[in-house]
Amino acid sequence: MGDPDSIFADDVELIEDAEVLEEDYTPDKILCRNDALSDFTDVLKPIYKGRPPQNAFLYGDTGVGKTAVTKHLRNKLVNDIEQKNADLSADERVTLNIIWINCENFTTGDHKTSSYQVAVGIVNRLREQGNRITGTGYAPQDVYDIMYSELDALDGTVLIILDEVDKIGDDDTLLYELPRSRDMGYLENVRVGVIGISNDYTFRKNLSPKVKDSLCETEIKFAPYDATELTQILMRRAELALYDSAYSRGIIDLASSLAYKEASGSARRAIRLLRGSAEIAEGEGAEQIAESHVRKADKKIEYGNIVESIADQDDEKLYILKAIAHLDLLNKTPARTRTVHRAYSRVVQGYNEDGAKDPLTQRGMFNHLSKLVMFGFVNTIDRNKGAGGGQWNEHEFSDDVDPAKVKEAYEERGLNWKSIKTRGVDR
DNA sequence: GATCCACAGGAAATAGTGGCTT
DNA sequence: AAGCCACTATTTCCTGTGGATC
Repeated sequence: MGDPDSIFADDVELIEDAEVLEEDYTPDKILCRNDALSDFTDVLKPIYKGRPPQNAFLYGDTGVGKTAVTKHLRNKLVNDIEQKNADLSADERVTLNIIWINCENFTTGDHKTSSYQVAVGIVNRLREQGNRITGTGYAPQDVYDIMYSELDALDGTVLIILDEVDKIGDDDTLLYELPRSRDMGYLENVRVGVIGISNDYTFRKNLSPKVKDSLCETEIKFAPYDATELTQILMRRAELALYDSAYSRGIIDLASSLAYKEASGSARRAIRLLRGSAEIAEGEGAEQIAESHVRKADKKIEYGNIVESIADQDDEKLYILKAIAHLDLLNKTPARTRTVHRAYSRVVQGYNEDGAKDPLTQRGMFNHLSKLVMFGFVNTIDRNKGAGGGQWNEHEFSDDVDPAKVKEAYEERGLNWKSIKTRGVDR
């Protein structure tokens, strides 16, 4: 197979069609989501018939098919309308515009997305390149006005899909306005339907009643997949993506049950696991994926997830983690808060030699440290030696975290891993 | 059972930020 | 540009805590 001298070529190839295992692959057949599919179809049906669209709110944990189902039905809907239009005269045709916005992409800095930013996003989606508007500088009402005039320039039905709507934050102006824009007289020519997708259950609760009324006209709930369903999904993907000889029922079952247990029924995780297993097996030159490959892939994914969630933390917390990593390597953990604070101060000074930023006080650092404990990165142990020593906390990495992972997280964030001076840290 | 250590962690004060209005 | 308001991050201050020790 291929050039024997190549360092990239594997001896065997198990993956026949890698695309099927990609994150954004949309299966042509959605499995195990019949309830959601039929509910959702009912929501979209009016569009097909050229009637006013409905609004809907989809919610469920990550990796349980919200986006997949939506994409699938979107494609179907567009296709079916094309078919239908072919048989109709020009004035009977149904026009449908779909705007898919992932609200997460409109975060300014590390701040939340706002209704405002999403409105800007909608405008820019409709405008040609070069005619885009900037994300700042307009009065909010102006932006909404621009948005409405752009929308109204379209024809027929506009379906606005807001993926990850929870990222929009507390300001739900847009969610309030869009669904009722026509009633309020902002739009003349088009009918707007809004589909909100969210994996944050609390988001729905916190919406103002007005928004809940209109946006959550129909709610479609996505439950986590159970192990059997995951098996079905994986079997299907494996059939499409892998050579027949590359996998067995056993490893599919294993992958399903691992994903079910550790990722609370996320198909995304299960598929990622299958793909990882195949890649590891290929790398080892195995003819078939074995249990050990699946377990290795699982470890690797878990590892990657932890590194990623460490890298997501803000600077202060990363400094603290580095400080603990340092103490850990010196076998000085668990360490009391003041020890951690000294190490932390040195870390901060190391990264801000120009004095651009002073370390936080112990009290200030302690707040971040508590968050790290809450997130499960750090364990805190209570100590109390009474009158002979008093009461204090000691901190160490939890089982999930170790210095190597923190270091990797630093690399992922593009921070270099400076060594810190030992002097004075240990007393 | 009173004492007392050494800190945890609550509360208020303060500084800093960003958007909006005038 | 300046003032205002809301909100967040951090510091300062201080009281409360639990159990070993006497």
